[in-house]
Amino acid sequence: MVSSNDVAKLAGVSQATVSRVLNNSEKVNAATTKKVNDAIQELNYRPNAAARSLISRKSGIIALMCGPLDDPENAEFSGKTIAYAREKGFITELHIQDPNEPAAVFESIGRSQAEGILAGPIMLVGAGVELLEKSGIPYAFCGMEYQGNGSFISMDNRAAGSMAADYIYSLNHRVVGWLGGNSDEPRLHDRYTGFLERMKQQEIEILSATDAISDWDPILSAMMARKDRPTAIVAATDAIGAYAIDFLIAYGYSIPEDISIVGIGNSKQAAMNYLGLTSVGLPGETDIFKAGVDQLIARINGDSIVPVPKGGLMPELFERKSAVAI
Amino acid sequence: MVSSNDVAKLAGVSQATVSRVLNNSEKVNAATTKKVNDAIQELNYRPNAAARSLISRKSGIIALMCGPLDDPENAEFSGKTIAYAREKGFITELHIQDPNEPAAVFESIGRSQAEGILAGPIMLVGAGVELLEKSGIPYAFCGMEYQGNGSFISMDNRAAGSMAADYIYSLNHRVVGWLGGNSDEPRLHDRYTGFLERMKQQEIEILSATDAISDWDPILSAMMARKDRPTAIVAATDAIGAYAIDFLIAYGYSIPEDISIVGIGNSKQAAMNYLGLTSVGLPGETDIFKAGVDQLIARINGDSIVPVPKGGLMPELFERKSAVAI
DNA sequence: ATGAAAGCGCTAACAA
DNA sequence: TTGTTAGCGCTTTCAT
Repeated sequence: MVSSNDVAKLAGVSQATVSRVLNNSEKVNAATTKKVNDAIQELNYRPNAAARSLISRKSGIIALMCGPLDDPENAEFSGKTIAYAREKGFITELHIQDPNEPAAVFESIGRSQAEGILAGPIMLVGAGVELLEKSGIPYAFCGMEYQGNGSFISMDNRAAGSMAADYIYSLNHRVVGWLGGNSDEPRLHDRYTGFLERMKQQEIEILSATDAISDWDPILSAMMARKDRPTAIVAATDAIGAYAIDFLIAYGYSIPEDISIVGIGNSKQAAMNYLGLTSVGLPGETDIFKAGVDQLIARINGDSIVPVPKGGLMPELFERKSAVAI
Repeated sequence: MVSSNDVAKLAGVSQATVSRVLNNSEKVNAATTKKVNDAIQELNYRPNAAARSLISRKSGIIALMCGPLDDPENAEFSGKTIAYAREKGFITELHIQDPNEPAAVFESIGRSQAEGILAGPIMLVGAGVELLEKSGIPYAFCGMEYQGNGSFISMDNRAAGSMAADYIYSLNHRVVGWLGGNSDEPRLHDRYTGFLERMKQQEIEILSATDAISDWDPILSAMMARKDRPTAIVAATDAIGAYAIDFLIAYGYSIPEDISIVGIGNSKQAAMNYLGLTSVGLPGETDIFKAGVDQLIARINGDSIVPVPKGGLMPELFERKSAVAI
């Protein structure tokens, strides 16, 4: 490996001068600068990032924790977050949480050289948050309401659940299924809570499945096998909603003629005409990820904390074609 | 920041011993080990990753270059690659290429502390590959056939294009649109080449759009505005195909009654029943990403290069419901 | 404007 | 088994 020392020798200057040129700091003689740059060129020298961050205590890396990317909502969130972080000068390590082993992601993150950790849509499981805390690395939550030391910025997930419930009720559905809302994932749990609360008020019959599962087939089978099968299903995420539609079509149902489906999240996917998934969520242009990244960077820099909206952003209903009145 | 020196002092041992305990190498006295671990616990000490990698010349990080995650094919690829890399002991930095500024990703990657670079589905633009080469960091291509120093592992994209062409021809379509296939992205360019070659043989009228654009609306409008509008459209990726379907539905068309659509890639998305996109690609369980990661790790370790299948893996046709004969 | 030297936190000889 | 010491490649005083 070629070091700044090699460059210095070739350029006939001291190693410190090479460093100065690299950081184009201070006033270095133009002639010297040229000599050094020529040597850098010739040797194809690249500064060693590890040595730099050993001194500066800055790696230029943040870690993003996120659920599986086959959920378009997660993919969209990650993509936007990574792009925005890059704008802000950070490279992003992506740590994807395996739903079958949700604790693992918290462990690997401790070894990270990241300057900060952004906890996106993930399951908060076991000693996970404690590990985050103990890592000593600044962190922030984004997309869920976690009441800890990390800040958070989020949609009001509970309100979203309630709105889905109200909508389905207004469409005269009285036997309703619910999919998702695993209690380890605060975002989804809050959605379920809001939904349940409102439905209970109306004394609607609810068939809920809130387990942390990746395979919804048996759940959907069980729901649809009943004599009083649901006339509508509300899903904790659009991805689950889309999956339900996929499944139901395979089983011969027509959507929404045979059964109505409502998602939560208002992802891009939901808005596609071939899916047309009615969904409760924030308008597409809402930049939750920006607030998250800004918040995290503020924490990294030890700035006074940027205030976040209390209680989360209020979602809206986006009516498309997957749900109708009966 | 608490260092191994602080731990050593508290434990009443030398700093080297702390290091030994950390790497649970050599034989350290059980009693000493306990003292050290207690001190680590008490101070909540975490080893400094930068210092470690300064010595070991290993960061435990690989960089993955990939196209935008709102293409489900990219999201799927990234997710699987990251998971597999983690299995192999590597954390992944995700570098997403902005289609509007495709060169940027090659520059930022040079500064990376990554031990290796995996070039996934991206546009090879300008001096990009040269920069890769000059970075001195081992790299490998994955998902496209680039004939350089980096190895590659891929589907036979050219064959995929040809197969799509043959299929559409066998369905009696004689005015056919093509979407995508930007020449900067070898993967897509090869698909286009294969398609064009076969179509030209048949003297079919082709309306092609191969620009590097993110907005297909004007292209689709222009195609469908013609008096002899195409009866079928082949898309260079499933994501583009899905977008075309979305657009066409919005314009009042029924798929496949009014127009047939065929994608390439056979992504999970294509297989969803609500989309049902006929596509040419590898079976879903094909693990291209594994070969890519394995290849890269071999290069990192300087192992003798693992051989890759020549000419790429042969794709298959997955007939679903978006294309019919006329 | 430039060089010499200290040291970031750690690992890995080499001693003891 | 443990301590001492020498760097890894760089930034940053402090001299010159």
